[in-house]
This record gives sequence, C-alpha cells and structure tokens, in this order.
Amino acid sequence: MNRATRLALIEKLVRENVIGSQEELLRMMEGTGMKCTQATLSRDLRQIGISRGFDGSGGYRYFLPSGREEAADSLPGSDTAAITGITWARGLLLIKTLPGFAPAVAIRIDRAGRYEIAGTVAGDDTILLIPRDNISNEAVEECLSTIFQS
Amino acid sequence: MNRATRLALIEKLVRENVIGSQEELLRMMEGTGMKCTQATLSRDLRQIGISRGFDGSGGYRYFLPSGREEAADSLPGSDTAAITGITWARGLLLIKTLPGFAPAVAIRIDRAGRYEIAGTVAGDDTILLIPRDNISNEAVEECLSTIFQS
DNA sequence: ATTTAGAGTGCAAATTTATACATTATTTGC
DNA sequence: GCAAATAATGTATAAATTTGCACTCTAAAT
Repeated sequence: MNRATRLALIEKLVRENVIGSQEELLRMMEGTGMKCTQATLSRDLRQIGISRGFDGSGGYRYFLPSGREEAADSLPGSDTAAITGITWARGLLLIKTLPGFAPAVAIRIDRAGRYEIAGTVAGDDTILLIPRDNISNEAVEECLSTIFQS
Repeated sequence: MNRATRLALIEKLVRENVIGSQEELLRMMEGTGMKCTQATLSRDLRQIGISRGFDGSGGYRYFLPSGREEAADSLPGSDTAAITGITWARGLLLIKTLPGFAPAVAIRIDRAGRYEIAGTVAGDDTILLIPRDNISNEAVEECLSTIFQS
C-alpha cells in the first residue's frame, strides 16, 4: 500500500468516475481497501494535477490535467454526444458541438419537425436554433430532450 | 453597474492576471469600482465556467474554460481585412466578409472566448454574431476591436 | 398604478479544501 | 547496522468556497 499505488488509483478513479468532492473520492478509495485522510488526498491531487471544475449541470467534478482524459471522449458514438454546451441569448438557442458535428446534429433536430422550432442554421461547431414566436425556452428545451432521448 | 458588466470584468481580470483566490479577485474588482460579495463572486465564477487549478509552482490560480485562455496567437491578422461591413439587426450583429472568409473570421471571434459573445454562426460570406443578453452593442463592438487589433 | 414572478444579491452558516505542526516511515551515507 | 536527513502522513485547525434563506430590485402582466 504505497504512495505510488495510491496515486495511480486516484487517477484511475477520477478518470473513470464523476467525483464531486474529496470526501466522495475518499469513500470510493476505501471501497478498494486503499485508505488515507482527506489531508493526504488534497496533497495527492495537487501532486497529480487533478483540479476541480464544473460538470456542466450545476455540480462539481474533478478533472485530470488536460490531455489525460480518455481519447474515446473525442469520438462521439452518437450525434447527441457531440453537443458540448447550450446557451440562450436574445431569444435564440445556441448549441455548441464538437468541430464538424453541427450539421449532423442540426439535421436531426430539423427532421423531428417540431412545431416549437422554427428552424436551425448550422455552422461547423455551432447551431443557431430559432424558436417560433411565443414559445418558451422551457418548451424548446423539452423538445430537445424528447428529440435526443434514447 | 449591472451583472453582465461585472461578469465581463471578471472574465477580463482572470484572463489577464494570475489570481489565486476569490478574495484576491474581489480586491482587484474593488480597484475598478465594481464591487460585490465573495458569495456572489463564487456564483459568477460558476456561471462563466472559471475554475481553480494549479499555477505550476505550488500555488493556485483561476482559469477560463479551456480554449479561452490566450486568444488568437497563431491566427493571421489578415482575416481582419476580409471584413467588408457590419450591421446591427434585431439585437444581432451581421458581419459581412469577402466570399469564403466568414468561417475563418468567425473562428477567430470564437477563439477569443469573450463572455459578451454567446456565439457565432458562419455561412460563406456572412457571420451572425449573437451577443449575450444585457450586453450593449457598444460592448460587443469594443470586443471586436480588441479581438482584431494587432 | 398595483400586483406578480423571477432574477440577483448579501448575510450567515455549512461544507469543502488546504496547511502548520508533530509524528512516523524511508532513504542515504557512513 | 545506525544515525542523520528526507519524505510521507495524520491530526487539528485555518482558509476558502459554496449554499440556504430572506430581501431587493426589475420587468412583465392586469
């Protein structure tokens, strides 16, 4: 049970799981029989370079130093996975995707033929979705989750 | 002194300085006359996506979401010359370029990662730029002149 | 003009993370 | 093998960050 083994385990756990706090990671480690205190964990994370960011849906999550994530992440299995973020601005919905994926995702939205969505325009990695008049943001988002659920 | 202005200032300060804690950033903001509490700052940082990492020499530092750090080092300034006109319409900015140059110019704008700009969609010779809500036309134009100066 | 709904904020408390210090292990040089 | 030096860890505590709640402000609706 040495330090190097522990560091490797920590990196593995962070790579393969969504972890929101050091306490949570600690409990996960205990599950594998490897244990230490939160103080040591804090030092280990700094050593490895793991830092905390946002998980994209209101929570927190630890991340490996950039470049160490899973290569597979950058090859989305489905169009849905290509979406990297959405923002409302000026009554329009901006959908950000991985480079090159915007047209594919936009086509899928268009084909759904939802009334709430007046139309879309796709660039390379950004889609502009124009809702119809008097349609709420929530209604549009609900549309999208219907379209992309599965 | 509204929220959007504060968020833009925060992004600017984080982009241009090495900041290690929210208190430190707070003091920096006070220096510009813009002030709020640390609690609000915590919420703002989440909103913008700024998170804390390591500075490479034992300390901490806040970082912009990846891709937003240093704008446009390697991008030729010549794209600027491709812009043939800009017009505001419906709260959106239409940027006209020479044929074929719209994607290149749009990429440059995107890479700058300015908070004020929610996103862009590029055709062949036209870019649609969507500002965030509550951002003035002037602020967006100032952004652009910053992005394209050099 | 008044009401209502929602966003934004400060305050204080809770939670989470980092560190000073003491202690224990590990390595190094003899 | 032994002492000295160095690294690693735990404990307790400090520092930093996040959040629940109440209040304010703004803008839309009646």
